[in-house]
Amino acid sequence: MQGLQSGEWKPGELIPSEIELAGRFKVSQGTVRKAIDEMSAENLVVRRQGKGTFVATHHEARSQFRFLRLVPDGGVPHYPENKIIEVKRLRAPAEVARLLDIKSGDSVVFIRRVQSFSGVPTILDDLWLPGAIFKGLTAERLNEYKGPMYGLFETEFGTHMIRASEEIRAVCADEVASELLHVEKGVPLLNVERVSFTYGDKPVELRRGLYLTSQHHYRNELS
Amino acid sequence: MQGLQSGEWKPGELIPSEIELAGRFKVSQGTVRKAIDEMSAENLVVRRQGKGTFVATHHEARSQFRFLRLVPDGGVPHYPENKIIEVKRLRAPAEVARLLDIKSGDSVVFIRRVQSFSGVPTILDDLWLPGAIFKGLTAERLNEYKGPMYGLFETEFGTHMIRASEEIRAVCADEVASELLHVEKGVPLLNVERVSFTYGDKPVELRRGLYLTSQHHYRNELS
DNA sequence: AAGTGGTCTAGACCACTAT
DNA sequence: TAGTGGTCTAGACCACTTT
Repeated sequence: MQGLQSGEWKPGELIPSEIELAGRFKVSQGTVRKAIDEMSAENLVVRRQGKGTFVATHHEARSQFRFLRLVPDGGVPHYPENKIIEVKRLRAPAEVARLLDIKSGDSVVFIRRVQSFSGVPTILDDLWLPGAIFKGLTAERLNEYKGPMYGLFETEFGTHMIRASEEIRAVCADEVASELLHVEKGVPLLNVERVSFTYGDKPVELRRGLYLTSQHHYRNELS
Repeated sequence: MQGLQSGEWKPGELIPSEIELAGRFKVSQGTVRKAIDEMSAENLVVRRQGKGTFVATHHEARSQFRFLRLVPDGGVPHYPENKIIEVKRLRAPAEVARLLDIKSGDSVVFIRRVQSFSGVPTILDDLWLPGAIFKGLTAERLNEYKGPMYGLFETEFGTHMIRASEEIRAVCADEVASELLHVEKGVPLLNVERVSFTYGDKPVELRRGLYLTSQHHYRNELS
């Protein structure tokens, strides 16, 4: 039943009504409803009463903070400014290839960027993306684009992230981090290694973030 | 509909069947099913086909790792050994009182403990618990008890944790941490501040953990 | 065999959105 | 007013567990 997802309709698109899907698959409306409810719980789809059901997209206010967990101490979450430091092509090292499920030596796009809150550099991200999917990704396009990178990935490269797995450690700022985040070497930072997945649980992004947590924290709800 | 939770039946207990609840509340079985499905999604209740629906408890294998996110690098999660360092009563400082939603100066139980994986001290926890709820909690009872602390809290004090909110930062090991975790002063540690809630979103535990992440990491699934 | 949750049906009525 | 999702009904059959 869920096999129809991811391919048939694009993010943001309206999918057929429950009644129509029920007819198409020869099941009752209740069964369609249950299937859609499950997809909605997984954030694959968004329901709007009176309007219809839409394929989830990263171009929505409610999606903005789904993958950004760093919030200011005692303040309201807001989106950081973005500065691209470097974009280049390289051959995937063994570890990167393993996590992205590609072959060692395959082309990958490497991106380094710094994100700032109210002008204060706070996040240093290194990203590795499979070159085969992200053809033609340049620093210019990344700089032009406003808002979360996942919006660009979705619109320009047809790759919608549906989930991610993170490993968090505490580390000391190295040379690079100290320079880009304007802190002393040795300052403790959150090291967040993320692998993001698109439809079919296919890994399509490896990201290693260094978060400065003197005025922000990583928020997590356990339930 | 969900108002019947938390009070009428104890953790681990079997609740009435869907059909009986449907009769009791004059609704259809489908409506009861939906309500129970929602409670099941919130981990308030566990469904077992052919047996019935049970109030969730921390005395289950599947609950063990719900609130323990630190896992060994490249290994299988397992439960750490527990060593109680200190248990004492004190008057709640303003900040603790605020987070626990009690009055400043009210009695709280303070616990300090170290958790080790395969003999390696890895987690230093400081806990603050409302004295009014955790009467008679002693180091002996904590040391006798095997398994997750939340199991003891549930059985001995009738307090079942249903969710928690964590704030994570990177810090340097201070004097106390370096001594108890057997690391040098200044080593980077994960600082995890947790507030746990019981039924009715009532805060009942404040916990500040320092995690050594040289051989473990905090795992988080974003979805 | 009896009782449980798991899935599904075919229909009803309501709340919301558009035209 | 018509179409959408949101909620509910009353019943069916299945898979699993216990006696």
